Amino acid sequence: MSTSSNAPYHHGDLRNALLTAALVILEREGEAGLGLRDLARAVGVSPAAPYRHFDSRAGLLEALAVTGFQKFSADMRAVSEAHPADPLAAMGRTYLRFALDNRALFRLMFSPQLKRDNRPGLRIAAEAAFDTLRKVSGGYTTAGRIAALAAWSKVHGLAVLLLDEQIALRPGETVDQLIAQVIDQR
Amino acid sequence: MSTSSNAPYHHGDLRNALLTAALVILEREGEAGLGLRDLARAVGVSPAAPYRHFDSRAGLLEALAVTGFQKFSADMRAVSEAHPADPLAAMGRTYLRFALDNRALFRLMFSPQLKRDNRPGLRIAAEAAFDTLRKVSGGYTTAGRIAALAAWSKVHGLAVLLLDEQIALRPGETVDQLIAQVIDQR
DNA sequence: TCAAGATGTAAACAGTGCATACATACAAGC
DNA sequence: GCTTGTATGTATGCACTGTTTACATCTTGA
Repeated sequence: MSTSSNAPYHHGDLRNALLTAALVILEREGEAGLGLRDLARAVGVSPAAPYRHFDSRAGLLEALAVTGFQKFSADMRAVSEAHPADPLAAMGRTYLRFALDNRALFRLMFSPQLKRDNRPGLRIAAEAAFDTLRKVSGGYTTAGRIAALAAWSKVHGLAVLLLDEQIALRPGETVDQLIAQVIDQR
Repeated sequence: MSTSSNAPYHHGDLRNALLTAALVILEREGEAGLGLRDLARAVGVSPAAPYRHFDSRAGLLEALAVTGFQKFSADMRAVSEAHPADPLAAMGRTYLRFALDNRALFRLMFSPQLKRDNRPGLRIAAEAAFDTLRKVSGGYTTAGRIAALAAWSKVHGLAVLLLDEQIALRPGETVDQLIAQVIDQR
């Protein structure tokens, strides 16, 4: 008896099931709360099963971060093409929205532990994402580079401070209003 | 026989010994590499001894972060009084220097896990530090608040990006040169 | 002096990441 | 259509962690 039309392998495809379940746990419990045993239990497989698809816990986190960078990269490219006149402000808003919509994933993408054992896949995905960023913000002339770094710093810093809930909203103020104001501040 | 002039208790005073040893391990191995057993071994006590001074590993991390905020707060207050004319730029440089000189501690101070179980001591220390920041940057009028948030975001973002080694220096360029240029960018 | 309290120890428990040896089920070749 | 190879998942055990409990030891103050 087949439980569904396409259930090809033992599980179906684990790996994807693991990744999506891991994303849920990650956003709910934070990176420290994402254990391989809990993850395996959530998907309904044995504790050792994930090791058929990821060489270690770090490997799983890397795969998560890579998917994050791919989505981030796609978002940034799309918005830069949609606003060819002045891409910077639109990209800033998209940057912030991505961070707020994928809080734990965003933090994971910039996690220093993942950089420590520098895995090639992560490095490639990250550089690809930031290259589109640098290209659009004209960061190749000396003067443009500083301006680009300042803009990037402001956007990234606002993202981190908002994620860490270090910035208090005023009564009735929405996050997007605040973001727009800070980004437009020159 | 006394090993020193003042060796009052069993150990001397553990707690301080633990904190300073923890700081060393923290900066060398990162937060994940700071284990209670290693720490106890480094100081020469039993694995359970730290629990007489910190209720848990999180309690130890909190104490570390609190000392960080106190030093940070003192640095910021000092520099703001030394440069009463235009404190903003000087504070920005001090902010960056603190982050670069206390990399792992700075990250710990903003660690989301520590905020999660919101311990009162940490909350108080953090708010005290940021209050001096907000006061100086005139963040209480509506217009001034946005400008202050933008400046803070830029400085904090630059710090995080530098810590994560996401910004490449040009040949011969020093970090301080880069910092000064980005901060002066308006 | 001596009892009380603070400080450190020993041992054990639950939970983790991870490695090894084994079981199973699909896919392809005869 | 059966067998064989290989990808996938399991069972089990190891080393390590944070944490707790019961016990030992030292310091202090009445």
